[in-house]
Amino acid sequence: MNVQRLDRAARGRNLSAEHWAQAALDAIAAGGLEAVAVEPLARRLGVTKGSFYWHFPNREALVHAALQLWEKQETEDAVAGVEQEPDPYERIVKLFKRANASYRAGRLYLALAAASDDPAVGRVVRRASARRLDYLYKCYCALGLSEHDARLWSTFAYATYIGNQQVHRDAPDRFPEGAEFREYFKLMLRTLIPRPGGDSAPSRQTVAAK
Amino acid sequence: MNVQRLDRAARGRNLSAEHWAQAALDAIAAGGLEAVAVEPLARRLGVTKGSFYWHFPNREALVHAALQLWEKQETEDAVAGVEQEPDPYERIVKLFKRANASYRAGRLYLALAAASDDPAVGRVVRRASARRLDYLYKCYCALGLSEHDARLWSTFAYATYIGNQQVHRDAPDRFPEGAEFREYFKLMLRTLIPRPGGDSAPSRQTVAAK
DNA sequence: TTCATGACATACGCAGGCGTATCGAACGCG
DNA sequence: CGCGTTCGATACGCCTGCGTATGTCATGAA
Repeated sequence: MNVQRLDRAARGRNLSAEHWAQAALDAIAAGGLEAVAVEPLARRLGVTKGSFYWHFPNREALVHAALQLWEKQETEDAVAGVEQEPDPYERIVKLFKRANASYRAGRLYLALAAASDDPAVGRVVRRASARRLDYLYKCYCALGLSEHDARLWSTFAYATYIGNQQVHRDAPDRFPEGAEFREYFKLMLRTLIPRPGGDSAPSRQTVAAK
Repeated sequence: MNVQRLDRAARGRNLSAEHWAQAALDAIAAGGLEAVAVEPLARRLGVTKGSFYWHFPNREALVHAALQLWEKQETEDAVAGVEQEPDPYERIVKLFKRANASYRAGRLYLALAAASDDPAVGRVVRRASARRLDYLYKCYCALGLSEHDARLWSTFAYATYIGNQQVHRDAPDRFPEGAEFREYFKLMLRTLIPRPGGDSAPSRQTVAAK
């Protein structure tokens, strides 16, 4: 519902720089940074390089634009529907929900992160990671944790958050689905969010076998 | 102790196929699968393509050899020093320790996983992930969890395990170090390994086996 | 010594991607 | 209507990597 297919001749008759940037993001999600190649992208958009080099001075500029677009979209829908949630517990829950909602977004992040040897990409990935971590950190602080504990727990939660996307991609058949996923999800929430009133050790209630 | 620098003229005077495979793994760890390119690798090894095409029919064969080598090394040092540990709790602890021990191994996995669009790579990555997950799953079963709970907890733990490597790479400055890391580590263990007894009590060997 | 083979080096053709240069068509407007 | 700006097509040269074909040189068996 978000990513409109902006193929050739979609918007009026001419492409804009943002069309190219969006296509670049699609390419990254599908094939990594190396897939951001001018001529293949042009073919995919139904135009030729001539068009590209009118909008951008070179490939690097496209990558740059794509990264900017990504960062914008990232922060936009990170804020959307979370910022106005007053309860810090629910805020974290929503963040986790969002994390597992969009498979594509996860792939995109992973692909970008994999390309963070590229200095430009690395900077953006580090910035984005830092922002997410900081936000989570604040949520944990708001839960009543000390700064120190909040730092540990937020890092922990974020690692799990990222790791889930990774596992989902690398071992899709092993990743829980449907009802089991919902249970898995609840387990994570129970475990990763020390609720006000409890301490750092979550309750342990392992139910009996099937 | 394992990866010897096998640059040119290291082993006697001639290279072997395994030299090439090891160099390919290094290249993957450093620059992703795309970095496995014949001519650059040859330069790095101080030879020319002529050598390469004597040992391998084509690039794909090199990638294949590298993947095999990786899988071998993976399973070898996964088994090493863990298999003979009788206490399942300690087994999991050791797995986690190992995970955070070798930064290079983590990078290698992440780089391979990022390239799992390539069918050959994908197969290997999925196999490796599945093996690790299954092993963790068995450890959790040995802890006394039901099969169902063991599945949830092992997936959870593995996601965190992978996620840590990712965070360590993508937000190195935010990842805990030194004393803080040791605390972080203990928090993860405490949280991710439901122990049958209390918390601070030493080991409680529930199951012998093995 | 001869010579076959192992382990390379050298030289080539080819494909694909980058970037440039030039050309053309559709407006927008005065 | 004329004309510049916008947007894109075509055609070119360059580089890098793949793969092949062939040359070369040391060495160990005959």
